[in-house]
Amino acid sequence: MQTAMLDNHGTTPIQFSRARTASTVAPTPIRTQCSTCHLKDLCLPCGLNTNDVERIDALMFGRRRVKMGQTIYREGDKFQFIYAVRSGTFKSSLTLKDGREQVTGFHMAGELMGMDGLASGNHASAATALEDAEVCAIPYAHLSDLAAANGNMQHVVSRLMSREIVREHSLMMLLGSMNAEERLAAFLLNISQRMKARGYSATEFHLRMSRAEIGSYLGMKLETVSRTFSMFQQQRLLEVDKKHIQILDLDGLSRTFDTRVQ
Amino acid sequence: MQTAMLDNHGTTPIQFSRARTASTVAPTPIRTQCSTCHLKDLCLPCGLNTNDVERIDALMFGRRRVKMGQTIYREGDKFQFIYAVRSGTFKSSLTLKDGREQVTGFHMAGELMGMDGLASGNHASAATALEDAEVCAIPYAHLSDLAAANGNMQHVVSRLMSREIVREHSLMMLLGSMNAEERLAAFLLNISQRMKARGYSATEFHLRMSRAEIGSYLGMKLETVSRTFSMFQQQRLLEVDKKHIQILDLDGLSRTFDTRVQ
DNA sequence: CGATTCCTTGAGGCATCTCAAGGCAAGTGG
DNA sequence: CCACTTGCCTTGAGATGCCTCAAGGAATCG
Repeated sequence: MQTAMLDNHGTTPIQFSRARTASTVAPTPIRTQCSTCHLKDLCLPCGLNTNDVERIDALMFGRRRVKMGQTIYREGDKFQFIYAVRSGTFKSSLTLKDGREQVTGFHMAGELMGMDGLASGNHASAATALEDAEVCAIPYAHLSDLAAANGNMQHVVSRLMSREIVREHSLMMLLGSMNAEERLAAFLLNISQRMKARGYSATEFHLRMSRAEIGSYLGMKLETVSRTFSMFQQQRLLEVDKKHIQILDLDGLSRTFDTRVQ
Repeated sequence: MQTAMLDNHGTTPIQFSRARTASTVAPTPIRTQCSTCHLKDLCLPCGLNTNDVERIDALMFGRRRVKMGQTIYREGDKFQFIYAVRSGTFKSSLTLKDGREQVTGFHMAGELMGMDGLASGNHASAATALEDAEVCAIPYAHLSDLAAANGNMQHVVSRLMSREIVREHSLMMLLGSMNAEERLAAFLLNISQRMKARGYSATEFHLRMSRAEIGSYLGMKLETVSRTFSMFQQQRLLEVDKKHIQILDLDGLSRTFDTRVQ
């Protein structure tokens, strides 16, 4: 109880702690170099100079292939790695007592996952591949050593974590003060931005997640997600064909929620 | 645009960026030592050994008095300090375009605030005192230097940030999948735990925030908060007198939302 | 081909919001 | 000391947005 209390001092509203089975995927011995990676401007090395990136290269990250539906870690798993998405899409989720899941995030190429595990030494969420994917497994202990020896490096890691905090702030705002329409618009515009940042079209893309997963993430039922998609289509804001989305009116979509968000 | 995109790569759903006026309070020249602080087991020094705490002492944090209603930083303010609450209670909030606020957290003695500013170099939220209060202003640059020289220290900082991420995960779950009753129960139990960790009664306390602020935090209207309080009172779970709360049945209150959260 | 999964759409219900009125406590000014 | 204002809370009544339940279509798979 005492330790639980100490663990909780950081303003955690609800406490999750529970052991689960070990990781589902075995590491494969492929090694990765950040310096030659095409994602280096989006991923961990972003903001580092050539010297620092070389230092990261020396860590020789393992790379793992992950099949669709597989998890790279689950709630309760020991925290050892931070994972960078090389290809594919992931979801982060928590499992509720009644078996339902709460999706807390989606992750695309160049994005990092697993930083929630640092707090207690165990992952607080699970990460599941929404399509066949590949990740770099960054051993946190090594990264930490590197950061200890290099202020620049440490700053990058801290900034990445802070970014995660800011991201969750905005999601909180979305869940706390927007209606279904605004939520879906915000979601689609966010995906759009991230696709664009990765060199894909900002107005036409394939969603990797199901209506139920979108709904869980946005705090609404899958039927409401579906209906809202249909509504946007009627308003000529979108063209929707199952998971294939075409944004017809980016500005119009923005206006849907612009009035709420500063 | 390019930099905005880079800034966004960390999966930020919605982008807030905007400059605001400078900080409202002037630093007073009182200096603080962690080693003699009664909050040291809850606050920044938690988990550090005597040596490390002495190193923190050498930073000589400034201390600031903050009057009720004053902010220590606002959205857009330059990020320079992390703040530790010495006494009093704070809220963190974002401001929506239409002027309404979204409360993203409450902070009690020993808790840290302001880590969201690291991501972009500017604070993404505002911190407002809910009663007369006192904070320690921890210069992030100095802390960062210290961490660079000391792996132990760095780990503590990272863990604090991770904790913030986990905290927001649970709040997200709350907002995404609980009803009014469950939300308020979870909120009260969390306050209860935090009061207890600070040596106060876990079953009787004074709320520093208004119904509207609770509502904003929990994603419901103030009237619904009020009605739910009344309901809990009728069920003999609580005794409510304005902001004075007495929990009559802790277990019963837990059962209200236990079925949902694993 | 049936089984399965995912999506769409409709109809009705309910939880929460909105709007409105009133109470209480603290502060202010005459 | 009292009248008045102000802020905050409570409660009611009606409206509504989203959920629940249900049925059916389309795509995928063994």
